[in-house]
Amino acid sequence: MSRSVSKNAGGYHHGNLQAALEDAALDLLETTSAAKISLREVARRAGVSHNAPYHHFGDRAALLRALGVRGMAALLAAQEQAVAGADGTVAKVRALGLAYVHYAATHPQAFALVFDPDYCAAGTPSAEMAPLIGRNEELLGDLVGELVQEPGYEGRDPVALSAALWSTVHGMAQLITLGHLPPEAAEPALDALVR
Amino acid sequence: MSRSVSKNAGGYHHGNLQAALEDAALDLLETTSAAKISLREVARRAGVSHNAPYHHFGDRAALLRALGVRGMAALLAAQEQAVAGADGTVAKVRALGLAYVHYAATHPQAFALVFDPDYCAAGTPSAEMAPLIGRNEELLGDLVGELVQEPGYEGRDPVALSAALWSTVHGMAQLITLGHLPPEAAEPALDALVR
DNA sequence: ACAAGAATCTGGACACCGCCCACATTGAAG
DNA sequence: CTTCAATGTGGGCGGTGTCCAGATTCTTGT
Repeated sequence: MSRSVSKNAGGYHHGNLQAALEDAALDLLETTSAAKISLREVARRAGVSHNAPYHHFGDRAALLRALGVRGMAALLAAQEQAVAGADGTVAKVRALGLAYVHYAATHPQAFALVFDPDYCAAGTPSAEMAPLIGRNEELLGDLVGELVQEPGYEGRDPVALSAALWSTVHGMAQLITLGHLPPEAAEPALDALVR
Repeated sequence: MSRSVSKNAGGYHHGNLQAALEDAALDLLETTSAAKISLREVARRAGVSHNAPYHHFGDRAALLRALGVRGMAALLAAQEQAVAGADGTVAKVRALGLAYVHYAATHPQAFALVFDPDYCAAGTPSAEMAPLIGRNEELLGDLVGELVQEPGYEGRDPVALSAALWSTVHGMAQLITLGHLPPEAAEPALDALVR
């Protein structure tokens, strides 16, 4: 199933090629790793010559980075939604972690792309990526700030706890998508940290 | 600096091309991600034609997988050495985790290759990789088995604890190599789990 | 309404890549 | 010493990313 944002009136000019290219690439990303996605194949899918993409993205990496921004936005949204739907600080933390892992498990290629040092996670984050990362750190930081005032967590260093939580959840996401951990291991493993 | 295993008498036949190719690729891996390493460049470095590698590796992925096996062996050895050098179960667990993170931080490309789903971490592990993974799981499993008998850890589910520890350590390794966490964050974050 | 210029798309080209082929050279086994 | 498998060579094919020149269309100022 292809996405619906793109439209092509059939003329010489596509009309919305930028979005169409991202959509086509996103479709490929559901079954193929970012490293194996070729610009020419994306162009073919969008029904356009192999050179058209260069008028919308500086190079192949730029297109992949744009997909990464979409992926990061979706990852952040999933966490925010999960947090909003949970009652109590501890429950919110658990919900955030499980949403993170669940997103990775259901969109493994997109998740990998967001943290791929060859594209999105190289050097300083892009202008669109940075605020998303900031909001995500804020979301977790605020939550942990509340957590260390809950009974059983008083006096814990919130910075270390944030790092530990992010690491655990990120590692679980990685190991589950690689098949090294079964998906059912996420919840009890998270409980070993937060319960 | 190039490695020393490879030798070339200058004749038509190289004499030890298999190792020389791995060495050349390993040198490249210190500065370049696995995805960007080309077989032709490796062959050039080894001073042979672009086709010689195919007599020793079925394809490009096979060479990368061989490097991955080397990397995994080094990662395992680092953990075993750290565990052997620590006194007490808790200290051993911490040492194992820090060694894991330290290996990733000092050999980021090799670490990434070991867990790259495009090469080493795809499908069922290779015949050479599987025993290394087994030994690593055994090392951690045994240690956690001891840990859950220590005061303060009685009654914890060792399986969940193993998964949590591996996840945390793996996530830290990943996030540190990506620059999302400073290397100094490893120790206090690990202490949030094991102390 | 229309000309001018900017934006967009096309095909061609180049260098590089992975991988296949046929052939050359060599070391080792009979 | 001959034969043969192992290992090396160069050539070639299809694919890729990216640059270039030129064609087409949208937009904007008058």
